[in-house]
Amino acid sequence: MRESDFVNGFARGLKVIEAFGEMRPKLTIAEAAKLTELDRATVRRCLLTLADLGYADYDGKFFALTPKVLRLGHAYLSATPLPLMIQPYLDQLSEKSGQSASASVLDGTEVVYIARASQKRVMSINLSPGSRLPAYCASMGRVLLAALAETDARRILDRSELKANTPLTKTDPDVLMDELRRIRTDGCAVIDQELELGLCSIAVPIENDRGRVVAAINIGAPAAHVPAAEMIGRYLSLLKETQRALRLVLR
Amino acid sequence: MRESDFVNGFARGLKVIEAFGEMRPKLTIAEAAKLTELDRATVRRCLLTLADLGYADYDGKFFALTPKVLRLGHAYLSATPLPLMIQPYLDQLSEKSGQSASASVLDGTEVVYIARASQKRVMSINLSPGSRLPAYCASMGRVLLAALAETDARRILDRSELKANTPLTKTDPDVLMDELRRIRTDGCAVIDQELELGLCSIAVPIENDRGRVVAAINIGAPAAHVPAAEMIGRYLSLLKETQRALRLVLR
DNA sequence: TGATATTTGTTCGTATAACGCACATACCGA
DNA sequence: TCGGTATGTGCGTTATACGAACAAATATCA
Repeated sequence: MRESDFVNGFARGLKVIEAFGEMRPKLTIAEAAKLTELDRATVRRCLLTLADLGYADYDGKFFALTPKVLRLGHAYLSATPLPLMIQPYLDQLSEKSGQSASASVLDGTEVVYIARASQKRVMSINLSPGSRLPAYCASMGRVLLAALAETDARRILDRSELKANTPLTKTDPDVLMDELRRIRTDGCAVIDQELELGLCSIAVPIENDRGRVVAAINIGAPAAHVPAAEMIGRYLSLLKETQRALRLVLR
Repeated sequence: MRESDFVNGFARGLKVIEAFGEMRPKLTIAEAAKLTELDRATVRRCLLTLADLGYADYDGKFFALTPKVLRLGHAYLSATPLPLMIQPYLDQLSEKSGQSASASVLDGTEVVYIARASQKRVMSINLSPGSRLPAYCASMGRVLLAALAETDARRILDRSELKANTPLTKTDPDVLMDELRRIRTDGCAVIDQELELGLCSIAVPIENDRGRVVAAINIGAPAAHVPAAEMIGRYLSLLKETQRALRLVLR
């Protein structure tokens, strides 16, 4: 692409939007400028533009995003049939298993939740469409990485910040690559408290009718209820069933 | 705001993103140009910028948004504590009522879902955070409109496309304004199949500790299971209970 | 089928608008 | 009162949007 086909003003503006989030509901111009590493004047123009378009509120000091920005993300969710197609299957899965079920796709080194059927519990996991988790230590992430060519998967692992969220987290790239090979053989990935202590999950890939992996689905359960060793026995057949059903309806 | 404080390139780019959605997963440059009413050359630069930043894919003909755009909407969801605070209460509400529970805020003439606890049913309603419904015919929309000054509410109704989704939909602005006054008195809004045949719902406003209405929550039920006349008797006390609990925790 | 419209994608020169620096002003806590 | 920090503004430089023109693909019709 020629450099002249790039609209800097647009790219900068998107960066400004992403500066929000992560418990940063309100930003001043200077704060946003620091976070985005853009010039204050530029950030100010972008924020005022957002405010003028109704994507942000401005009280003279702080800027805060408005619900209108959800339209941007929703443009993807509603434009992509995948989340809507998968949702009813997740609902079934959640009901039959009595646990939370989710679907996600890979975006860089992270998995992005595109649909979710959560279980009503006292302990509820705070994940919703749009939530992100590092791929290397999430069950769906492992499955999605395993679906890639070895070199591509390795490249993503090398780009990832492989930190040990718990004492059980696998952080050695070579160990992880071995794990991916095992997943390709078994057709499923099991995570035993690698992301968070007390949380286990099992995931399988979702293929469309041409056999291309388009997403992953998983079932998550508290380790106190379901030990990792039992995840396969309890849930794999349910997941495989859903996998087969979806392969027939996804084009 | 001075005109020079507006970044056209950014505003146009956002418009291009919003051109997707509504079952338009892939757009050509010309299609996007028509939808946005922008010059083809401008749209092309915006789309190439999106592709370059990873927000879109380009196969030489069609552009499609990638999951990365969810980060934009998620910036709002994760930056605003409201959805996360409300979620567990919705889960409880859904469990106790055996029906779907949702929370939303007003954005222009529409309500935007910010959290949801859906019931696993054969008939599942396809709404998720980011989904939008016209305010005038949704229970949460009525409640949120009722919380505004009369003139503001009226202005929004006048801007709304008041169409009859079903034979039961109220479309007369004056009738709707009367309804809003009734809602202010009763403290809740009941919708009897005004949005979709077979769907009833009841909503109450959610106030923070200073008494400002910051959102609305509702319970939706199939009319076949729960006639509209029974909605109040069955669910109002549950909703009021949640309303009281949230008023204490929302700042 | 071949010829002709019509639509779509791309390139290019130029008027114009955004950028970022520097300075001026306002705000806040010590 | 005085630094330190944040916001607002003017201006020269630089980059972008515009519109037209061209090329390529697609549709229309004899």
